[in-house]
Amino acid sequence: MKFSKIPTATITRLSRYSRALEELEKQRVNVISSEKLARYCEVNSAQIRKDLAYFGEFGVRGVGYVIKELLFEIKRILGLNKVWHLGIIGMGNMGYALIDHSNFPRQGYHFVAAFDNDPRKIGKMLSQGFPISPMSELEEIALERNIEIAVIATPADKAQEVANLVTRTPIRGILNFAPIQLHVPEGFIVHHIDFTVKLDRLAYLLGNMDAESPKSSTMKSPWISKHLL
Amino acid sequence: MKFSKIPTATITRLSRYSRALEELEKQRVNVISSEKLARYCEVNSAQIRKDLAYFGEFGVRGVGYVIKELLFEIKRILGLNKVWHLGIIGMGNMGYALIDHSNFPRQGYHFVAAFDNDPRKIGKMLSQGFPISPMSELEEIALERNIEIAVIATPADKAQEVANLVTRTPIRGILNFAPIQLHVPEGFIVHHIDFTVKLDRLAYLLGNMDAESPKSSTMKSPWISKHLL
DNA sequence: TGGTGTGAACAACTTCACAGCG
DNA sequence: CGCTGTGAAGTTGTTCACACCA
Repeated sequence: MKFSKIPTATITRLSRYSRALEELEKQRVNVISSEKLARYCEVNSAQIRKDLAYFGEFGVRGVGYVIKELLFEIKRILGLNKVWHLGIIGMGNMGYALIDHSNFPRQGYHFVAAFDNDPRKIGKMLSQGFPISPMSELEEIALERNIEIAVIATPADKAQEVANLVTRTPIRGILNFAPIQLHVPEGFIVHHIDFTVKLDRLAYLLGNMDAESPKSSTMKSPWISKHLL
Repeated sequence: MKFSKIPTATITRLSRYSRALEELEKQRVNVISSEKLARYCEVNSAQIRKDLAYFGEFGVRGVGYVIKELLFEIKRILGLNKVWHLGIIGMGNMGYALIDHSNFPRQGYHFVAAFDNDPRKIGKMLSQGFPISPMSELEEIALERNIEIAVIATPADKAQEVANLVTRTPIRGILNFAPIQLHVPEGFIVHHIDFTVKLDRLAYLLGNMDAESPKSSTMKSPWISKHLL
C-alpha cells in the first residue's frame, strides 16, 4: 500500500463493490476473484485491484478475496462501521419515501428526526418513533440527537434557506434532493441527487444512440451470464 | 467546432448549466460570462467554454452568452426540445414521489403510464389522468403510449425481473431507483440512482474530514456572494 | 477593453502486462 | 498454476494562457 490521493471515483466504486459483495454473501459465496467481481460490477478487474490497493492488501494470491473479510474492510474504509444519524427536512412525498426506504438502516444510516414547517404535519408521529418537528427546533434537536447528516427534501425554492439553517448547527454533511444548486461555506459537504440530470443524460444518449458509437458509458462490457460462479 | 468524442462529464455539466441558466432567466438576467456562470456552478470557466465548444460557438466575444439563446442550444443538444414519455414501474412511496415531482414536466419529461402488481393498487386512478396498470400490460401500453424511458421504483428483489420485461418492449432507456445493479443486453441504456452510494461518499468524506486536505470534491471553490451579477 | 474560443501543458484516471507469491 | 498487487503505458478530462474578435 502506497500513500496517495484517493480518486473520488474509487470511493463510488467501493460502494458498488460493497453492494455486490452483500449480494454474493447472501448467495453463500465465500471467495471471489477480481475478475468475476469485475464482470458483476461491469468494471475492469485491474480497476478493482487498484481501488483496493489504495487501502491495503486484502486478497490472497492465486485465490481471490474472502468476501466476508473484504466486505468488512470496505465498510470500515467507507466509515460504515458505525451508525450515522440522519435528519430529514421536508416531509412531502419524497420525504416519506426516503424515511421509509428500507435500504438506509441496512447500511447503517438511521433517521433520528424529521422536520417540516407545515402546521398540519408538525407533531405527526412517524413509524420511526419520533414526530415531525418544526424547523425552529432544528438546532436543538440536531445537538440532542447528534444528527450528522441532513437530508433536504424540500421544494427547490426553500432548499437554500434550509441549507443556511443547517450550517448553524453541528451538522457538516448535506444530501440534497431539491433540484437546485446549494451554496454552503467551506467546511460543509453537500451532495446533490438530481433526477433530471440523470434523465438528461439518458435523453442525450437515447437521442444519439444510432448516430455514433453504439456503446454507452453504462455498457462498457456486455452482460454474459447470470451465474458467474 | 471540432468533431470529437464528447465526455460524459460534459453532458452532466450541460444539465447543470441549464438549471443555472433557468434560474438566471427567472431573475431577468439577459447575458452572462463564462466566469460568472462558472462561479455559480462551482466549476472552472475554461471548462464551460470547452464544454460548449464541442457543440458550436454560442458566445459573443467581449460580452458573454445570451442566456435565452444558450439555454435553447443546451436543451437542443440534450434532446430536450421534445417531450419524453416515461412509464413508472412500482407505485410505492418512491413511485408516488417521482410521479408527482413537479420538476419532471418542467423539463419535458411526462409520465404517461404507471405499473404495479399489487391488486390493491391496480386500477387506481392517478391525478395524472391514467390508472395504475398491471405489469402484464406493460408491452401493450408501452407501444400504445410510446413510452421511451422506464423508471423502475420497485423493491430491489423485483427490479431485475422488471428490467427483463422492459427489454421485451420498444423502451430503450431505464432509470433505476432500486438499490441493485441491473444487467441488460447491449442496446439498452440503464442509469442508476443509488442514494446509499451518495451517502457512502458523504460518510467517507465526513469521516476523513480533518484527516487530510480540508477540501472535498464538492467544494473546489468557496462560495463568494449571493449576488453575482 | 473584456471575454470567447482553443492549442498546448498538465493532471487524473484507467488499463495493460507481468513479476511475485500462495 | 492462478490470481493478486503494481509499475509503466495509455487514455481521458481539466486548466492554463493567449490569440483573436466584437
